[in-house]
Amino acid sequence: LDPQLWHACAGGMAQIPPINSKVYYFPQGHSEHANKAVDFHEFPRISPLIPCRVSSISYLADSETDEVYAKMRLVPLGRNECDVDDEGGLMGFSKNEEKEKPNSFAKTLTQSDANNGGGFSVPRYCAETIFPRHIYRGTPRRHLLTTGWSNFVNQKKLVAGDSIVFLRTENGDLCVGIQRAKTGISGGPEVVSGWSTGAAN
Amino acid sequence: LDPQLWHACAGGMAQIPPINSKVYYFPQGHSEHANKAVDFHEFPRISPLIPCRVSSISYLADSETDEVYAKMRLVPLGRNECDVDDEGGLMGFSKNEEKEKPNSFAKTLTQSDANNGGGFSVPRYCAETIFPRHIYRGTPRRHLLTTGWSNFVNQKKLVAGDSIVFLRTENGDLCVGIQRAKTGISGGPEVVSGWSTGAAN
DNA sequence: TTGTCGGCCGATCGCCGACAA
DNA sequence: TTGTCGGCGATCGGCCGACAA
Repeated sequence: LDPQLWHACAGGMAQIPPINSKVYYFPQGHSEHANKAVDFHEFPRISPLIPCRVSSISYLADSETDEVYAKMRLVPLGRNECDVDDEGGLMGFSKNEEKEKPNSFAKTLTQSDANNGGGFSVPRYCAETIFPRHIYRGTPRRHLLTTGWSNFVNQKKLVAGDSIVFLRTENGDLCVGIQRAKTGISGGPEVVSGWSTGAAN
Repeated sequence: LDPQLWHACAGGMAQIPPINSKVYYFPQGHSEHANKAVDFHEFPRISPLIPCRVSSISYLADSETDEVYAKMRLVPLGRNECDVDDEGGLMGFSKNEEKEKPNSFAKTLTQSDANNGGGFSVPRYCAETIFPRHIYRGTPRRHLLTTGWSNFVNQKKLVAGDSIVFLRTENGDLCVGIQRAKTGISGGPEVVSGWSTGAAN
Protein backbone atom coordinates (compact mmCIF):
# COMPACT_ATOMS: atom_id res chain seq x y z
CA LEU A 1 0.00 0.00 0.00
CA ASP A 2 1.13 3.54 -0.63
CA PRO A 3 2.43 4.79 2.76
CA GLN A 4 0.82 8.19 2.29
CA LEU A 5 -2.58 6.66 1.65
CA TRP A 6 -2.05 4.28 4.54
CA HIS A 7 -1.35 7.14 6.95
CA ALA A 8 -4.30 9.11 5.61
CA CYS A 9 -6.58 6.16 6.36
CA ALA A 10 -5.03 5.28 9.69
CA GLY A 11 -5.20 8.84 10.96
CA GLY A 12 -2.73 10.84 12.99
CA MET A 13 -3.02 8.61 16.03
CA ALA A 14 -1.24 5.79 14.25
CA GLN A 15 2.47 6.50 14.42
CA ILE A 16 4.88 4.07 12.86
CA PRO A 17 8.56 4.00 13.76
CA PRO A 18 10.97 4.43 10.83
CA ILE A 19 12.91 1.46 9.54
CA ASN A 20 16.10 0.67 11.46
CA SER A 21 14.95 2.66 14.48
CA LYS A 22 15.21 1.03 17.87
CA VAL A 23 12.08 0.19 19.81
CA TYR A 24 10.99 -1.83 22.80
CA TYR A 25 8.99 -4.97 22.13
CA PHE A 26 6.51 -5.90 24.89
CA PRO A 27 5.69 -9.63 24.60
CA GLN A 28 2.81 -9.45 27.06
CA GLY A 29 1.22 -6.43 25.39
CA HIS A 30 1.51 -8.15 22.04
CA SER A 31 0.03 -11.33 23.44
CA GLU A 32 -2.93 -9.48 24.93
CA HIS A 33 -3.81 -8.13 21.50
CA ALA A 34 -3.57 -11.56 19.92
CA ASN A 35 -6.37 -14.08 19.83
CA LYS A 36 -5.19 -15.94 22.89
CA ALA A 37 -3.33 -14.16 25.62
CA VAL A 38 -0.32 -16.08 26.84
CA ASP A 39 0.19 -16.55 30.55
CA PHE A 40 3.69 -15.21 31.00
CA HIS A 41 3.95 -16.48 34.55
CA GLU A 42 4.83 -19.76 32.93
CA PHE A 43 7.82 -18.08 31.25
CA PRO A 44 9.57 -16.14 34.00
CA ARG A 45 12.75 -15.96 31.95
CA ILE A 46 11.17 -13.82 29.22
CA SER A 47 11.98 -10.18 29.75
CA PRO A 48 8.89 -7.93 29.89
CA LEU A 49 10.48 -5.58 27.37
CA ILE A 50 12.98 -6.46 24.68
CA PRO A 51 15.05 -3.85 22.80
CA CYS A 52 14.65 -4.40 19.10
CA ARG A 53 15.51 -2.91 15.75
CA VAL A 54 12.73 -2.40 13.18
CA SER A 55 14.00 -4.36 10.20
CA SER A 56 11.00 -4.01 7.89
CA ILE A 57 7.53 -2.47 7.70
CA SER A 58 4.65 -3.48 5.47
CA TYR A 59 1.72 -1.14 5.00
CA LEU A 60 -1.27 -3.35 4.36
CA ALA A 61 -5.04 -3.34 4.17
CA ASP A 62 -7.44 -6.16 4.92
CA SER A 63 -8.59 -7.61 1.63
CA GLU A 64 -12.16 -7.91 2.89
CA THR A 65 -12.80 -4.89 5.05
CA ASP A 66 -10.12 -2.59 3.55
CA GLU A 67 -9.09 -1.66 7.07
CA VAL A 68 -5.44 -0.68 7.19
CA TYR A 69 -2.88 -2.35 9.40
CA ALA A 70 0.89 -2.62 9.48
CA LYS A 71 3.24 -5.55 9.78
CA MET A 72 6.61 -4.89 11.38
CA ARG A 73 9.55 -7.22 11.70
CA LEU A 74 11.60 -6.73 14.85
CA VAL A 75 15.11 -8.05 15.37
CA PRO A 76 16.24 -8.28 19.01
CA LEU A 77 19.38 -6.26 19.74
CA GLY A 78 22.55 -7.72 21.22
CA ARG A 79 23.74 -6.46 24.60
CA ASN A 80 26.28 -4.09 23.14
CA GLU A 81 23.80 -2.58 20.68
CA CYS A 82 21.39 -1.43 23.33
CA ASP A 83 22.89 2.00 23.93
CA VAL A 84 19.96 4.31 24.51
CA ASP A 85 21.78 7.38 23.27
CA ASP A 86 22.53 5.70 19.99
CA GLU A 87 21.21 7.73 17.06
CA GLY A 88 18.19 9.24 18.69
CA GLY A 89 17.68 6.55 21.22
CA LEU A 90 14.95 4.05 21.81
CA MET A 91 11.29 4.96 21.36
CA GLY A 92 12.06 7.95 19.18
CA PHE A 93 9.57 8.22 16.35
CA SER A 94 10.59 10.40 13.47
CA LYS A 95 7.79 12.75 12.60
CA ASN A 96 8.92 13.51 9.12
CA GLU A 97 5.67 12.11 7.71
CA GLU A 98 3.85 15.15 8.97
CA LYS A 99 6.23 17.60 7.35
CA GLU A 100 5.14 16.94 3.82
CA LYS A 101 1.53 18.05 3.54
CA PRO A 102 -0.07 15.49 1.25
CA ASN A 103 -2.91 16.37 -1.08
CA SER A 104 -5.50 14.39 0.82
CA PHE A 105 -8.96 14.93 2.15
CA ALA A 106 -11.19 12.93 4.48
CA LYS A 107 -14.91 13.21 5.07
CA THR A 108 -17.25 11.33 7.34
CA LEU A 109 -20.21 10.07 5.33
CA THR A 110 -23.54 11.72 6.13
CA GLN A 111 -26.87 9.95 6.04
CA SER A 112 -27.48 11.40 2.60
CA ASP A 113 -24.09 10.25 1.38
CA ALA A 114 -24.69 6.69 2.49
CA ASN A 115 -28.29 6.50 1.31
CA ASN A 116 -28.53 4.06 -1.51
CA GLY A 117 -30.67 6.50 -3.45
CA GLY A 118 -28.25 9.35 -3.83
CA GLY A 119 -24.80 10.70 -4.49
CA PHE A 120 -21.89 11.98 -2.49
CA SER A 121 -21.71 15.64 -1.54
CA VAL A 122 -18.12 16.71 -2.06
CA PRO A 123 -16.80 19.45 0.25
CA ARG A 124 -15.53 22.45 -1.62
CA TYR A 125 -11.89 22.16 -0.60
CA CYS A 126 -11.78 18.55 -1.66
CA ALA A 127 -13.47 19.33 -4.97
CA GLU A 128 -11.03 22.10 -5.78
CA THR A 129 -7.80 20.41 -4.78
CA ILE A 130 -8.24 16.67 -5.20
CA PHE A 131 -10.97 15.86 -7.64
CA PRO A 132 -10.51 15.61 -11.36
CA ARG A 133 -14.14 15.66 -12.43
CA HIS A 134 -17.49 15.73 -10.71
CA ILE A 135 -21.04 17.04 -11.10
CA TYR A 136 -21.72 20.68 -10.19
CA ARG A 137 -25.42 21.38 -9.96
CA GLY A 138 -28.38 22.39 -7.78
CA THR A 139 -29.45 25.74 -6.43
CA PRO A 140 -27.29 26.84 -4.90
CA ARG A 141 -24.63 24.96 -6.83
CA ARG A 142 -22.71 22.24 -5.06
CA HIS A 143 -20.14 19.59 -5.92
CA LEU A 144 -21.44 16.07 -6.20
CA LEU A 145 -20.36 12.56 -7.10
CA THR A 146 -23.28 10.73 -8.67
CA THR A 147 -22.86 7.87 -11.12
CA GLY A 148 -20.92 5.00 -9.65
CA TRP A 149 -21.04 6.25 -6.09
CA SER A 150 -23.90 3.96 -5.09
CA ASN A 151 -22.06 0.95 -6.43
CA PHE A 152 -19.04 1.90 -4.36
CA VAL A 153 -21.13 2.31 -1.21
CA ASN A 154 -22.80 -1.04 -1.72
CA GLN A 155 -19.65 -2.91 -2.61
CA LYS A 156 -17.76 -1.60 0.38
CA LYS A 157 -20.84 -1.82 2.60
CA LEU A 158 -20.35 1.75 3.77
CA VAL A 159 -22.76 3.30 6.24
CA ALA A 160 -23.29 6.78 7.61
CA GLY A 161 -20.47 7.53 9.99
CA ASP A 162 -17.79 5.77 7.98
CA SER A 163 -15.12 8.00 6.49
CA ILE A 164 -13.68 8.22 3.03
CA VAL A 165 -10.21 9.46 2.15
CA PHE A 166 -9.17 10.95 -1.16
CA LEU A 167 -5.49 11.34 -1.85
CA ARG A 168 -3.66 12.78 -4.84
CA THR A 169 -0.19 11.27 -5.03
CA GLU A 170 2.87 13.11 -6.29
CA ASN A 171 2.69 11.46 -9.69
CA GLY A 172 -0.92 12.49 -10.11
CA ASP A 173 -2.69 9.27 -9.23
CA LEU A 174 -5.94 9.51 -7.30
CA CYS A 175 -6.22 7.07 -4.41
CA VAL A 176 -9.28 6.30 -2.34
CA GLY A 177 -9.36 4.79 1.13
CA ILE A 178 -12.02 4.13 3.71
CA GLN A 179 -12.19 4.11 7.46
CA ARG A 180 -15.09 2.39 9.16
CA ALA A 181 -16.91 3.82 12.15
CA LYS A 182 -17.32 0.41 13.76
CA THR A 183 -13.72 -0.57 14.13
CA GLY A 184 -13.20 -4.29 14.24
CA ILE A 185 -10.96 -3.79 17.28
CA SER A 186 -7.61 -5.56 17.33
CA GLY A 187 -4.99 -4.44 14.87
CA GLY A 188 -5.53 -6.12 11.57
CA PRO A 189 -7.34 -9.26 10.46
CA GLU A 190 -5.84 -11.87 12.69
CA VAL A 191 -2.76 -11.24 14.74
CA VAL A 192 -0.52 -13.79 13.15
CA SER A 193 2.80 -13.45 14.84
CA GLY A 194 5.48 -16.03 15.10
CA TRP A 195 5.00 -17.26 18.62
CA SER A 196 5.84 -20.76 17.60
CA THR A 197 8.83 -20.21 15.37
CA GLY A 198 11.07 -17.19 15.42
CA ALA A 199 10.11 -15.40 18.60
CA ALA A 200 12.96 -16.81 20.61
CA ASN A 201 15.71 -15.66 18.26
CA LEU B 1 -28.33 -31.87 10.55
CA ASP B 2 -31.21 -34.27 10.08
CA PRO B 3 -29.63 -37.49 8.74
CA GLN B 4 -32.44 -38.01 6.25
CA LEU B 5 -31.99 -34.53 4.79
CA TRP B 6 -28.26 -35.04 4.80
CA HIS B 7 -28.54 -38.24 2.78
CA ALA B 8 -31.02 -36.64 0.40
CA CYS B 9 -28.53 -33.86 -0.30
CA ALA B 10 -25.48 -36.08 -0.46
CA GLY B 11 -27.09 -38.52 -2.86
CA GLY B 12 -26.93 -42.27 -2.99
CA MET B 13 -23.22 -42.33 -3.75
CA ALA B 14 -22.39 -41.16 -0.25
CA GLN B 15 -22.59 -44.17 2.04
CA ILE B 16 -21.84 -43.70 5.70
CA PRO B 17 -20.96 -46.63 7.95
CA PRO B 18 -23.17 -47.03 11.02
CA ILE B 19 -21.87 -46.11 14.44
CA ASN B 20 -19.76 -48.81 16.14
CA SER B 21 -19.13 -50.57 12.86
CA LYS B 22 -15.57 -51.54 12.02
CA VAL B 23 -13.79 -49.92 9.12
CA TYR B 24 -10.31 -49.56 7.70
CA TYR B 25 -8.69 -46.16 8.00
CA PHE B 26 -6.24 -45.31 5.19
CA PRO B 27 -3.84 -42.63 6.40
CA GLN B 28 -2.40 -41.94 2.96
CA GLY B 29 -5.79 -41.67 1.28
CA HIS B 30 -6.92 -39.30 4.00
CA SER B 31 -3.78 -37.24 3.64
CA GLU B 32 -4.19 -36.97 -0.12
CA HIS B 33 -7.60 -35.40 0.38
CA ALA B 34 -6.26 -32.95 2.92
CA ASN B 35 -4.71 -29.62 2.06
CA LYS B 36 -1.17 -30.92 2.18
CA ALA B 37 -0.42 -34.50 1.35
CA VAL B 38 1.99 -36.12 3.76
CA ASP B 39 4.95 -38.04 2.40
CA PHE B 40 4.53 -41.37 4.12
CA HIS B 41 7.94 -42.60 3.04
CA GLU B 42 9.19 -40.65 6.00
CA PHE B 43 7.01 -42.75 8.29
CA PRO B 44 7.64 -46.37 7.28
CA ARG B 45 6.24 -47.60 10.58
CA ILE B 46 2.72 -46.34 9.91
CA SER B 47 0.54 -49.10 8.60
CA PRO B 48 -1.15 -48.31 5.26
CA LEU B 49 -4.50 -49.43 6.66
CA ILE B 50 -5.61 -49.33 10.26
CA PRO B 51 -8.64 -51.22 11.58
CA CYS B 52 -10.89 -48.82 13.45
CA ARG B 53 -14.26 -48.56 15.11
CA VAL B 54 -16.58 -45.68 14.17
CA SER B 55 -17.22 -44.03 17.51
CA SER B 56 -19.27 -41.05 16.36
CA ILE B 57 -20.68 -39.43 13.22
CA SER B 58 -21.72 -35.82 12.73
CA TYR B 59 -23.88 -34.89 9.77
CA LEU B 60 -22.93 -31.31 8.93
CA ALA B 61 -23.29 -28.65 6.25
CA ASP B 62 -20.91 -25.86 5.42
CA SER B 63 -22.28 -22.66 6.91
CA GLU B 64 -21.37 -20.69 3.82
CA THR B 65 -22.02 -22.95 0.86
CA ASP B 66 -24.54 -25.31 2.53
CA GLU B 67 -22.65 -28.24 1.08
CA VAL B 68 -23.05 -31.31 3.22
CA TYR B 69 -20.17 -33.24 4.71
CA ALA B 70 -19.71 -35.69 7.53
CA LYS B 71 -17.30 -35.85 10.42
CA MET B 72 -16.41 -39.29 11.75
CA ARG B 73 -14.38 -40.17 14.78
CA LEU B 74 -12.38 -43.40 14.44
CA VAL B 75 -10.89 -45.34 17.32
CA PRO B 76 -8.12 -47.77 16.39
CA LEU B 77 -8.82 -51.35 17.38
CA GLY B 78 -6.58 -53.44 19.55
CA ARG B 79 -5.03 -56.61 18.10
CA ASN B 80 -7.57 -58.95 19.62
CA GLU B 81 -10.53 -56.88 18.42
CA CYS B 82 -9.62 -57.16 14.78
CA ASP B 83 -11.60 -60.28 14.02
CA VAL B 84 -13.00 -59.82 10.55
CA ASP B 85 -15.98 -62.08 11.13
CA ASP B 86 -17.04 -60.08 14.13
CA GLU B 87 -20.62 -58.82 13.74
CA GLY B 88 -20.70 -58.38 9.99
CA GLY B 89 -17.03 -57.80 9.57
CA LEU B 90 -14.99 -54.87 8.42
CA MET B 91 -16.12 -52.68 5.56
CA GLY B 92 -19.73 -53.81 5.82
CA PHE B 93 -22.08 -50.88 5.38
CA SER B 94 -25.60 -51.32 6.61
CA LYS B 95 -28.02 -50.24 3.92
CA ASN B 96 -30.96 -49.70 6.16
CA GLU B 97 -31.15 -46.06 5.11
CA GLU B 98 -32.56 -47.11 1.77
CA LYS B 99 -35.26 -49.29 3.27
CA GLU B 100 -37.34 -46.47 4.59
CA LYS B 101 -38.52 -44.46 1.59
CA PRO B 102 -38.44 -40.88 2.79
CA ASN B 103 -40.83 -38.29 1.49
CA SER B 104 -38.21 -36.36 -0.43
CA PHE B 105 -37.81 -34.98 -3.89
CA ALA B 106 -34.87 -33.52 -5.78
CA LYS B 107 -34.82 -31.45 -8.93
CA THR B 108 -32.00 -29.94 -10.91
CA LEU B 109 -32.69 -26.27 -11.51
CA THR B 110 -33.44 -25.30 -15.09
CA GLN B 111 -32.42 -22.02 -16.67
CA SER B 112 -35.92 -20.71 -16.06
CA ASP B 113 -35.83 -21.77 -12.44
CA ALA B 114 -32.56 -19.97 -11.81
CA ASN B 115 -33.44 -16.83 -13.76
CA ASN B 116 -33.80 -13.96 -11.37
CA GLY B 117 -36.98 -12.92 -13.15
CA GLY B 118 -39.12 -15.90 -12.43
CA GLY B 119 -40.33 -18.65 -10.19
CA PHE B 120 -39.67 -22.31 -9.68
CA SER B 121 -41.54 -24.89 -11.71
CA VAL B 122 -42.50 -27.66 -9.32
CA PRO B 123 -42.71 -31.17 -10.77
CA ARG B 124 -46.10 -32.75 -10.27
CA TYR B 125 -45.00 -35.57 -7.97
CA CYS B 126 -43.19 -33.14 -5.71
CA ALA B 127 -46.18 -30.81 -5.64
CA GLU B 128 -48.59 -33.56 -4.71
CA THR B 129 -46.52 -35.32 -2.08
CA ILE B 130 -44.23 -32.79 -0.47
CA PHE B 131 -45.50 -29.27 -0.86
CA PRO B 132 -47.94 -27.61 1.46
CA ARG B 133 -48.93 -24.66 -0.72
CA HIS B 134 -47.92 -23.27 -4.06
CA ILE B 135 -49.32 -21.42 -7.07
CA TYR B 136 -51.21 -23.39 -9.70
CA ARG B 137 -51.74 -21.38 -12.86
CA GLY B 138 -51.03 -20.99 -16.58
CA THR B 139 -52.45 -22.73 -19.59
CA PRO B 140 -52.05 -25.56 -19.28
CA ARG B 141 -51.97 -25.38 -15.49
CA ARG B 142 -48.73 -26.08 -13.72
CA HIS B 143 -47.35 -25.95 -10.19
CA LEU B 144 -45.13 -23.00 -9.38
CA LEU B 145 -43.29 -21.40 -6.52
CA THR B 146 -43.25 -17.64 -7.04
CA THR B 147 -42.98 -15.16 -4.18
CA GLY B 148 -39.84 -15.66 -2.16
CA TRP B 149 -38.18 -18.00 -4.62
CA SER B 150 -36.01 -15.29 -6.17
CA ASN B 151 -34.74 -14.24 -2.78
CA PHE B 152 -33.79 -17.82 -2.03
CA VAL B 153 -31.96 -18.17 -5.34
CA ASN B 154 -30.05 -14.94 -4.79
CA GLN B 155 -29.19 -15.63 -1.15
CA LYS B 156 -27.91 -19.11 -1.88
CA LYS B 157 -26.33 -17.99 -5.16
CA LEU B 158 -27.97 -20.85 -7.02
CA VAL B 159 -27.43 -21.26 -10.74
CA ALA B 160 -28.90 -23.48 -13.41
CA GLY B 161 -27.62 -26.99 -12.89
CA ASP B 162 -27.66 -26.85 -9.10
CA SER B 163 -30.16 -29.14 -7.44
CA ILE B 164 -32.71 -28.55 -4.73
CA VAL B 165 -34.04 -31.15 -2.33
CA PHE B 166 -37.37 -31.03 -0.57
CA LEU B 167 -37.95 -33.40 2.30
CA ARG B 168 -40.99 -33.95 4.49
CA THR B 169 -39.88 -35.39 7.81
CA GLU B 170 -41.90 -37.85 9.84
CA ASN B 171 -43.19 -35.18 12.18
CA GLY B 172 -44.39 -33.06 9.26
CA ASP B 173 -41.59 -30.50 9.01
CA LEU B 174 -40.56 -29.41 5.55
CA CYS B 175 -36.80 -29.32 5.01
CA VAL B 176 -34.94 -27.83 2.08
CA GLY B 177 -31.42 -28.69 0.97
CA ILE B 178 -29.27 -27.76 -1.99
CA GLN B 179 -26.59 -29.49 -3.98
CA ARG B 180 -24.32 -27.40 -6.18
CA ALA B 181 -23.29 -28.40 -9.66
CA LYS B 182 -19.79 -27.02 -9.21
CA THR B 183 -18.64 -29.14 -6.35
CA GLY B 184 -15.92 -27.49 -4.35
CA ILE B 185 -14.04 -30.80 -4.54
CA SER B 186 -12.59 -32.15 -1.28
CA GLY B 187 -15.05 -33.27 1.32
CA GLY B 188 -16.21 -30.35 3.37
CA PRO B 189 -14.86 -26.89 3.98
CA GLU B 190 -11.31 -27.59 5.03
CA VAL B 191 -10.14 -31.03 5.88
CA VAL B 192 -9.30 -30.41 9.49
CA SER B 193 -8.17 -33.72 10.84
CA GLY B 194 -5.98 -34.32 13.82
CA TRP B 195 -2.67 -35.02 12.17
CA SER B 196 -0.85 -33.20 14.89
CA THR B 197 -2.63 -34.45 17.98
CA GLY B 198 -4.68 -37.61 18.21
CA ALA B 199 -3.69 -39.50 15.11
CA ALA B 200 -1.16 -41.68 16.86
CA ASN B 201 -3.52 -42.97 19.54
C1' DT C 1 -21.50 25.90 1.71
C1' DT C 2 -23.83 21.47 2.26
C1' DG C 3 -27.35 18.12 4.57
C1' DT C 4 -31.94 16.49 3.76
C1' DC C 5 -36.12 16.06 1.34
C1' DG C 6 -39.71 14.97 -2.28
C1' DG C 7 -40.28 14.41 -7.23
C1' DC C 8 -39.59 11.99 -11.21
C1' DC C 9 -37.88 8.94 -14.75
C1' DG C 10 -35.87 4.76 -16.30
C1' DA C 11 -34.25 0.00 -15.14
C1' DT C 12 -35.08 -3.96 -13.08
C1' DC C 13 -37.84 -7.43 -10.58
C1' DG C 14 -41.11 -10.58 -10.54
C1' DC C 15 -45.75 -12.52 -11.79
C1' DC C 16 -48.44 -13.78 -15.76
C1' DG C 17 -50.33 -16.69 -19.87
C1' DA C 18 -48.94 -18.44 -24.50
C1' DC C 19 -46.77 -21.85 -26.75
C1' DA C 20 -44.18 -25.97 -27.78
C1' DA C 21 -41.51 -29.92 -26.66
C1' DT D 1 -46.45 -32.22 -17.91
C1' DT D 2 -43.04 -28.54 -17.86
C1' DG D 3 -39.19 -25.45 -20.06
C1' DT D 4 -38.84 -21.05 -22.29
C1' DC D 5 -40.44 -16.77 -23.95
C1' DG D 6 -42.39 -11.96 -24.24
C1' DG D 7 -45.26 -8.71 -21.89
C1' DC D 8 -46.80 -6.01 -18.14
C1' DG D 9 -47.23 -3.64 -13.77
C1' DA D 10 -45.04 -2.58 -9.39
C1' DT D 11 -41.09 -1.51 -7.20
C1' DC D 12 -36.63 0.38 -6.68
C1' DG D 13 -32.34 2.87 -7.90
C1' DG D 14 -30.54 6.95 -8.84
C1' DC D 15 -30.37 11.87 -10.59
C1' DC D 16 -32.55 16.28 -9.97
C1' DG D 17 -33.65 21.08 -7.77
C1' DA D 18 -35.77 23.26 -3.59
C1' DC D 19 -35.01 24.63 0.77
C1' DA D 20 -32.88 25.47 5.16
C1' DA D 21 -29.24 25.23 8.46
